Amino acid sequence: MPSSTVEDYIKRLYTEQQQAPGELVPMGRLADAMAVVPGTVTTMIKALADSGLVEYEPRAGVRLTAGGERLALHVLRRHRLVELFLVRTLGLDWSEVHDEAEELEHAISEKVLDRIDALLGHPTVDPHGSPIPRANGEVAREETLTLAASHAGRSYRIARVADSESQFLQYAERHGLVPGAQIDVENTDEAAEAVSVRIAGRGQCTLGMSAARRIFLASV
Amino acid sequence: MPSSTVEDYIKRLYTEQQQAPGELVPMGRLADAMAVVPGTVTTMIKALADSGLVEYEPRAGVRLTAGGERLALHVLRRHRLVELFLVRTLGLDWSEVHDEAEELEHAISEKVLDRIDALLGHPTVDPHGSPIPRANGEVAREETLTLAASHAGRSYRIARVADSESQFLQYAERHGLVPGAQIDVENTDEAAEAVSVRIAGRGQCTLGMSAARRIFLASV
DNA sequence: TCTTTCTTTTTGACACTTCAAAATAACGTG
DNA sequence: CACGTTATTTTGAAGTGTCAAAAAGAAAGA
Ligand SMILES: [Mn+2]
Ligand SMILES: [Mn+2]
Ligand SMILES: [Mn+2]
Ligand SMILES: [Mn+2]
Repeated sequence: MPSSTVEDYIKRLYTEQQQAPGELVPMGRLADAMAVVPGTVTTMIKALADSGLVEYEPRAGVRLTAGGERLALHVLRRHRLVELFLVRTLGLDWSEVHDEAEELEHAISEKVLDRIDALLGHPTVDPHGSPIPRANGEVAREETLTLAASHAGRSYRIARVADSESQFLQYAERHGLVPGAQIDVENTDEAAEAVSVRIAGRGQCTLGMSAARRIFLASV
Repeated sequence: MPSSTVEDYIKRLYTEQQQAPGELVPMGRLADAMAVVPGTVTTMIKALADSGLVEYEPRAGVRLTAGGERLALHVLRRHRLVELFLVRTLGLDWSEVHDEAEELEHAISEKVLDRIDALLGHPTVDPHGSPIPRANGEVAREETLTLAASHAGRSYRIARVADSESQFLQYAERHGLVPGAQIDVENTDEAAEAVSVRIAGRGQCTLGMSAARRIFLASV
């Protein structure tokens, strides 16, 4: 069975790959994402290539094989179901469940996972709006763009909020920047690196670009 | 933070120590209990002694320090609360929760543990009848003897059933050999290595001595 | 007491995951 | 195209947890 370290590398590779579909993920990017030095990634990726989870092209980058993608989706399913379980059943805040799930995702058996899935009524999205992969590996894909790349004057629905910054999630919740919320982008100020939005039924607020990159929007 | 390996050694040391209170646990016994070779235990125990969790007397054995016992009780609390949670909230069978808890006990944060504790109404015993240590380290202790050491003709209450043999737990449940059950010991046949019991409201059954050692009885 | 047996410790090795620092390859700019 | 910059790989080392096999110590019999 894959170690939790391997599961985390594979999962991260999957999400990095989503950012630029089809392309190889450069080693340095994965190193940043995993918070290790580049040499560590080289070592790890060679091992993952030997076990058939990734295709490695030296000095170019790495991508998941079909088997690697299957594993990534299984881990992601565990992670996201656990997050939703922690919010719904144990009443934790959406800002604190990511770190918990990062550990629990490696300790949960298939049996327990199935029970959680049933208890929650076979949910399709986690508390941050990310789709929960099905047991058979299917995932709902939705066209999204980040708030940072949105167009002033248009309306959107918040599809998903990046889940790894606890502080930001607390801020987002206070302002109603949650999945499902309708927003109007009032103006994006390139020079000031800021975006102003009006949130339906709530107030108005202005975010810096780096925060705006954490909010993912779908049309209408 | 202690690794899960360390937590398992400390927990095991605690339960071995309960078997013969006050005495040192010999290295070989711990090696058997942890299913590793004796040399591995020597190495590990030296490291644990360096970190102040155990007192090690070379060629004599090992015992927990106060700090080690505190850690053991914390791990045991996590283990047993998780077991009860899996049975009560997720509906798993008592015969399958031990192995699950053996992993989950290392992945659960204090916060999640507290929520589980509250959800279950601050329970005091796990599904197998073992006491759940309180967060402050208190544990209910009860005088018990094993069914193997019981006296023919007397009546007892089942206090606890050893939880690590799934097969046996399924058998025990089928026959009503569960914590709280009243039993009469009909006769213990030394030669045949067998004990016959009558279970209140259920039938009668005969167990071999090694099985009888897995059932713990309290008076009346 | 001497010898055999059992337990424990030591030694050397390996798998895994990581880092720091040096070496190398590729890239882009002039 | 040469040069400097940046990305990647290599090398050597460390920490953790494990095993196999040899060595040492303690216990038990003869
Ligand atoms: Mn998450
Ligand atoms: Mn993780
Ligand atoms: Mn148990
Ligand atoms: Mn464990």
